Amino acid sequence: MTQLNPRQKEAVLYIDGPCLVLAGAGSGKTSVITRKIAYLIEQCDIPARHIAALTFTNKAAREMKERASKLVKGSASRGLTVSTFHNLGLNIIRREHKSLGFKPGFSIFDSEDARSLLKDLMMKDGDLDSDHLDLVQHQISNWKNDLIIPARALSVAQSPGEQAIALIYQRYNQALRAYNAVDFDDLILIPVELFQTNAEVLQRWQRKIRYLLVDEYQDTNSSQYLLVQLIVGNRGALTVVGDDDQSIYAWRGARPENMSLLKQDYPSLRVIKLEQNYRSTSRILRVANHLIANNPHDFDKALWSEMGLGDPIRVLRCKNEDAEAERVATEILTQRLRKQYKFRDFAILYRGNHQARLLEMKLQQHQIPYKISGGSSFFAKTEIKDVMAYLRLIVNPDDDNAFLRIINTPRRQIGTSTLEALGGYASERHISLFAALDELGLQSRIPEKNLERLQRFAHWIKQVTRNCGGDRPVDAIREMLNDIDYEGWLHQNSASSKAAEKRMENVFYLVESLQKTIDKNSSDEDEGEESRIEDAVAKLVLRDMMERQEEEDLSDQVQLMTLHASKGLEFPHVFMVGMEEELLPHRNSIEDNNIEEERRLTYVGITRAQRTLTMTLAGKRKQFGEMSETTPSRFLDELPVDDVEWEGFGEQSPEKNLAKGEETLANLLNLFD
DNA sequence: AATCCTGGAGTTTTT
DNA sequence: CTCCAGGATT
Repeated sequence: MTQLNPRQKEAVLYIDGPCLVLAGAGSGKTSVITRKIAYLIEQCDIPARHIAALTFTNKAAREMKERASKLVKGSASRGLTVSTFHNLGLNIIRREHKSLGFKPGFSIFDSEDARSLLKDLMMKDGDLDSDHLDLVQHQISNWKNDLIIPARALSVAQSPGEQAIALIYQRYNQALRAYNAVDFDDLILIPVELFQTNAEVLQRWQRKIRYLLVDEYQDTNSSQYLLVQLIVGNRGALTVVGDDDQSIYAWRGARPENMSLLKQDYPSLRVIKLEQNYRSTSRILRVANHLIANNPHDFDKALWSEMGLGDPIRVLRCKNEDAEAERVATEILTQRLRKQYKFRDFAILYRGNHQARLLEMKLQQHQIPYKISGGSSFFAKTEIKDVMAYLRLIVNPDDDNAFLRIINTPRRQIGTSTLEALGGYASERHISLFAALDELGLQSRIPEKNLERLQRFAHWIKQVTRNCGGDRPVDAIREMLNDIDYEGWLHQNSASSKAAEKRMENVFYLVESLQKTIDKNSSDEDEGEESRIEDAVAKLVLRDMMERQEEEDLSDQVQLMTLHASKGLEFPHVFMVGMEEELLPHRNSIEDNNIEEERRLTYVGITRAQRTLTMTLAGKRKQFGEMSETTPSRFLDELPVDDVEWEGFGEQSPEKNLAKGEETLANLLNLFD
């Protein structure tokens, strides 16, 4: 698609003011962004280092950067910023860390670290029991995303409960400061606060970023939008691309209304719709349009394509979940044989990860190769968390969380009572655990033997840190892993030696990534002296620079993933399973009256399909131990009758019966059972 | 430190 | 039912 259509062209060429590109599914939005970047560099003479494009995932950023560099002649794209919001935030904090009061090498707490910190804080005074842990964490994150500082949270708290959470919020932020650490939300929030209070710094960044592009704009939260506004200022040098119908992350803070807000905040906003779809058949788009028409819209949009009418959408009702999974497996086998499709042409999409279990079983039984994406990530693995904790402690000795994670990994015979004494001493003096180890006052608190062990550890870590300051920091890390015989520790703590080897491989992979990141950073002339292990560790926490071998492209496997994970992808033949009330829409969304987002999720699933789409459901499903009747998803009722083939619903299509009046699909089905 | 027991929940997930 | 966390027990 080297030739842009008129709408796309308009979106690329319009640079006289803020621009909102309403990019429907499969309408070539990435082409628009990358072509616009090329246009800005080559035709508008804006140097690449003054252009920034923001995405939500590292993967998207990587792809976009690659595509943009290919479009731009020679090396003119050098210095271009294509990064995630969080990565940009990290860069800002790093560059401005002095005025923000952070020491270099500050830590980034992931959700798990944040959780364990909160747990500690809540234990100390039994205000709240640990049941509330998730609630508290969520609330604090919400506050941060909404730019509400602890003091404000305290003053607007509606109930004693909220008041208590606000207090924890306050202490949580103080603790982060003490640990020289920030959490993920801070990566956006802190730059925003900095820009709001420091005009000089803001101006510097505004001069740096002369044109800003934002991808998946409907997924921005309030603080992210504010960051965008601050950077853009009144210059209007902004292009955002998004699709309100594909907003499926409201539950984690996304504010799809940011799309409409844009129009208010920038009255001169130019809105450009991309409605031509280059992915799917007309049938599929008709079904998608018909379904999403049931949602209210600020911007109307109807997808169309020139890909031909295509096959009708099939909706298959199976006896139970087992039959459903079985049916999907046999469908894949027969279609592959009859039509010469590849396994990789098929995707099976579901609402919840647990739905993959049965499917996985059936695919195995039929010897169908498959790949499940999502699930436990590389960084959730204990060996990776362990090594990361070592890295973090080396880079930031005040990171108590990292300290506690590794102090006994491997065993150093340092018990809880010793650590409690150390912790007490440290918190009285408002210093970190590691810093406390240097103090003489400890002798009265901790038995000599234990203190000796602690100090031996501290001494050793300091040595490793010094070694890391040399030419070959990664060698120092390798040596450190040797010192502690981490491989031996893994063998002791793994089910089999095979598992241990696998885990050690992961560790080596991490170390290699560290090396790569350091190499890459020092070749990016931009950074200068500070491009050392500190930056590399921070980037790794953000999961940047982790190029997992994309074996999926090479091998012929059926793709299994959640509907959420499928956003942005496309497949020739798509199965959407579990099209039932309580599953899709999910039970909780029904309770919270969140049907619209579930509808969008369904819309996302439908628009993944290029050529055929098959929806399945089970008449009965085992849940929570007992078999129960299911109700077909209300979204099935919202599909256009003429484009759908029904199977397993009895003689008549369900719509005809529905049209009669009160009769629902549910009680109709009861007649046939 | 390892294991067992009990209770409660049971979506989606990136950074 | 099945999985987890957390606590108690050994």
